[in-house]
Amino acid sequence: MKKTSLSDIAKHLGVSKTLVSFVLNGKAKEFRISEDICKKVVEVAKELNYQPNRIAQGLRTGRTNTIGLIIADIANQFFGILGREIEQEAARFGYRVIFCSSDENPEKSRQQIAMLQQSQVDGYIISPPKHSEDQIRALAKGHVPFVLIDRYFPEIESNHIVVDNFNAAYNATNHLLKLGRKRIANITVNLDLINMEQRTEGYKQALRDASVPVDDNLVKVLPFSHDNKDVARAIKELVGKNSPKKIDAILFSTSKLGINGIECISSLGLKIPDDIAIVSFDNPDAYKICVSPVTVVNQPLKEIGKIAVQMLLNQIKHPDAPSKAQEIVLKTDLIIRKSCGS
Amino acid sequence: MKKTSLSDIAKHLGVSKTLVSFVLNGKAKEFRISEDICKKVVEVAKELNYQPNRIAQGLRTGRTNTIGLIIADIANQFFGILGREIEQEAARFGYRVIFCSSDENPEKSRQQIAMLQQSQVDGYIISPPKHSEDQIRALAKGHVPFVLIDRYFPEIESNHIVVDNFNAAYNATNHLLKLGRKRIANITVNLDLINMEQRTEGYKQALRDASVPVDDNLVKVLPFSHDNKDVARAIKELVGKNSPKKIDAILFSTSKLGINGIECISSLGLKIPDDIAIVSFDNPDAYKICVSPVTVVNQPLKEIGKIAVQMLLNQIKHPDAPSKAQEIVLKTDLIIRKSCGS
DNA sequence: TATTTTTGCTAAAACGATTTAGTAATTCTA
DNA sequence: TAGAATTACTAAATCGTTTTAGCAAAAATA
Repeated sequence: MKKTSLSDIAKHLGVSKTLVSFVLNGKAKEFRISEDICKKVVEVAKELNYQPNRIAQGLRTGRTNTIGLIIADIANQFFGILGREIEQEAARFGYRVIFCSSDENPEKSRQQIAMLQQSQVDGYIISPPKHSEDQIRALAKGHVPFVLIDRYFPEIESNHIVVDNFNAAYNATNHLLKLGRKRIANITVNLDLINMEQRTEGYKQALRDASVPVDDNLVKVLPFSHDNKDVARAIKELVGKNSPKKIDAILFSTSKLGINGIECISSLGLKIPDDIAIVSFDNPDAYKICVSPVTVVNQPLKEIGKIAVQMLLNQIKHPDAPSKAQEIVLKTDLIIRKSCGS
Repeated sequence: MKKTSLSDIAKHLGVSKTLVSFVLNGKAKEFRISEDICKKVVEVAKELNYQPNRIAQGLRTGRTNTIGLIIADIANQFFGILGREIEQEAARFGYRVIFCSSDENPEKSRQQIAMLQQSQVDGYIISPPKHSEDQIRALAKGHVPFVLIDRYFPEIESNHIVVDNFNAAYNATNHLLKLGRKRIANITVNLDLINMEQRTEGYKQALRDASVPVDDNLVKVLPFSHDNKDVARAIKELVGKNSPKKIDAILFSTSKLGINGIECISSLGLKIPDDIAIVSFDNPDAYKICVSPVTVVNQPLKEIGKIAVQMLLNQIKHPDAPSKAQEIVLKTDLIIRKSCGS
């Protein structure tokens, strides 16, 4: 069962494939094709179950209606929800999306960008890992449409859409302070990325503004590929009996950290929020049903995904628009549950 | 900055593009291209940063090195992990993957298959929603390479890879019985899909084998797009004070149900496992840190993903192999945590 | 030395669409 | 009624590859 092509329809009717192409692309009036031929073409196309070959189309037009998405890990619920939103919004406009998980590894992301480039994607949505500056710069230089999400590089002009991480962390920390917590730790991840940096900055500023001394020993920076044990070690250091720096609250900068952290805290026999109050970035299901449901910094993932696609398609549609880079910063909201007491 | 093509390299060296193509595809020896020309071609290709146009390649060869993935929802951690594994394994063999979330909606899945077909994907990995039998049959009839995962249609011969849902549910239920639970409910989802059916069958068989009467009132079947409220209603019916059918355990057939269910049970002031024991299919993060960590039926997602890709690529590589359909059934394991007491 | 074989390469068709430039036949205008 | 304009269409080039068929020169064989 060979697939039907334009020529098949053309032969079937004894007309040229030019005509068939015109009709099926809605250019019948523009090229004044007669009504009845039009109808016949449409009929035969249906009859033969014609499906346009997007590959051929892409070769000829240079546009594939495909976008490339590079995120850290689609198995992480944060990126899962984001990816879902992007897929959905893209589909609304007739775009497909190729998913790539970079694991925050710049070498992987380099290969993925190359692969996507070869696939002639029309544009990219990227959550760039650290040390991928040159890759992003290359895209910018090549005038390739792209949008960064979740983070960006301040030194590179780019379209991006992020949340106000500084204020998010500031408010979260403030929430803890208002509830009387004084020894607040921050467990974060060593991404050298602006978003993580800003979270820790916001945390510190909140402490300063409340005249609580900032103690760098209370900021634990883990490597990106951390597991249970790394988190457990950090927490033990923070709560160790012989530790002079005993803490009463933790701000987790990611939910991966938080989930591992809570597991560890429970296994140490500590109670949330009585012994330790918790606030975390991101809002996975886990936090809703956990021992003490977790107060979180919730990010507007739906919006991020939607806007990212729209910004990208806009660039694709208008390749040589004046184009001052758009930098969109969205607000987060603090969802208060039980993990901080009251 | 125009992209470099084969012809550019050819012109640069004053040779034919045929030659360049041969060299860059490793067919130099086969077509006895001289050593030094070979070297020069490779050099110039690097110098001009040649990136093969996979679209043109795909048009000519009929193979795009792309696979289409249709799952229920990439934001669901179950499919997130599965998708990740599939992406990774596909990449190992030079394949990209286009992700589609069907929401268990056959109309969506129909459109997605059409879209993927137009994109000339080399094969499909599909978790087919109910009422998509005709779509799958069409693929089979067209000799299109595809593999079904998570479910299949018994009446359609297909390559598929699933878990032994019957035994998984049987063992899970048995676990509850052994711990002395007698009034065990099953909350499941109305997918009319074999996997869900088999779970409920396994549950019933375990009861029968233990001489515990099967009470159909204890099986709650929810619509696919259920939310908190639907689950809450089901649970209230099961535990209502005036209910003669008061229960002491629940087997959740999906984690989406389970997460909502646990939220509801907690809000009713019931204790897990004292009042109600819980076992659930799937193993999301949420279950690890929840009030009472949940005993689960864990599926070998890594294996499912890997095997699915390998089976698919095998079909793609050998389009006219004798091909008796392969039906792979994997074992699950029961991870025992605290939600059933001891 | 004449023929065959090998070596090293190229021309051109093909994949399936889009799009430009054109052409006959008809209708309109002056 | 001659020329212009309109109508309804088509031929052919093109996108960037792959691949088949073939060709000239050199080397090997008889």
